[in-house]
Amino acid sequence: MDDFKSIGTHLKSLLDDLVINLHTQLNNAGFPEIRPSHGYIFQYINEEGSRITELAGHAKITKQSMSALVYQLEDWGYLKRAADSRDKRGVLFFLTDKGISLQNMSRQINYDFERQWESRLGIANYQKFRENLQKLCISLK
Amino acid sequence: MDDFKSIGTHLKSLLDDLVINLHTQLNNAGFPEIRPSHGYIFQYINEEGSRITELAGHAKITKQSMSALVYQLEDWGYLKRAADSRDKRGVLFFLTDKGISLQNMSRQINYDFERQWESRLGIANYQKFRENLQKLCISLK
DNA sequence: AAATATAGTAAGGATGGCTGACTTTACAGC
DNA sequence: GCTGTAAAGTCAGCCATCCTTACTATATTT
Repeated sequence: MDDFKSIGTHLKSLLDDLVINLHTQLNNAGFPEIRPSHGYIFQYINEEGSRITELAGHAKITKQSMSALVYQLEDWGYLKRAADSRDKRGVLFFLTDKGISLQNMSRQINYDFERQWESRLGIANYQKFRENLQKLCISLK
Repeated sequence: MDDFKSIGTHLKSLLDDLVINLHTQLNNAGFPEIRPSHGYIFQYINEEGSRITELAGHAKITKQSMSALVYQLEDWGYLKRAADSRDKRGVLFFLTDKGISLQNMSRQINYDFERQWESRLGIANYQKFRENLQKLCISLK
């Protein structure tokens, strides 16, 4: 019945489920201002400090767009900035304690959600699915 | 090295590759005005005619958003409208010949792109991946 | 006949992207 | 040391895609 659906539709459907679950739970947990696009930052930010350009590159969006997202998170207390001692042009951003706890909570929420998928496919099958997905992404680099 | 990446990142990466490929090729083939969100319509439209509300429901966007997309495709000659004889409130939309040929081209482009993924994973493995993906979507309904 | 539901439109706002032009700083070659 | 180029960010302004709220017109149910 759903056979006519394309792979694109399936991928989008799965991704949407994940994202909606995450942000519904974050909202309920008292983080209503965090939106999907802020996820780029929590995904890619580095303990040694990350710069706008670097984050934008990973997220594949412009520096300007990334800049706006980062400044919001800074305003809300999830990030703090520091001058880059080796390059006066750059600004380094770090997660605050609040940022780290949000990052951990997000990971836990997604981890728990994946366990639901796992129980649908069975552990071995889900493992296989994960591996195949990862292979497709890596080889596409 | 990419191990830290979450499943969400992987899904998004794969989906982006597919969508970028499709729209790059459509662009080159002389359909520059078609954007990713128009895909909803080509994906879900019915031979017997589809209505705004019905399409919006499948795409999980509002009637207003779908309305705007449908009117664009109508302006560009991909869709034609007809009154619904059984319900004067409704409007039925159909693909024109131009719309059908775009739909066919899109399917072919995505089909060809999937063959690249298939050759990366091997046919049996890719088949398995496809099945698992589909299972996850169906059971989520 | 009245109440309610449904199809679609209208207006306006939030979000998430983009481009182009700009400043400041870094670096490489002469 | 100059000079030219590149790189990090910012600012301004644009567009697309979604949303909410409110509305009209038609159907349906009671």
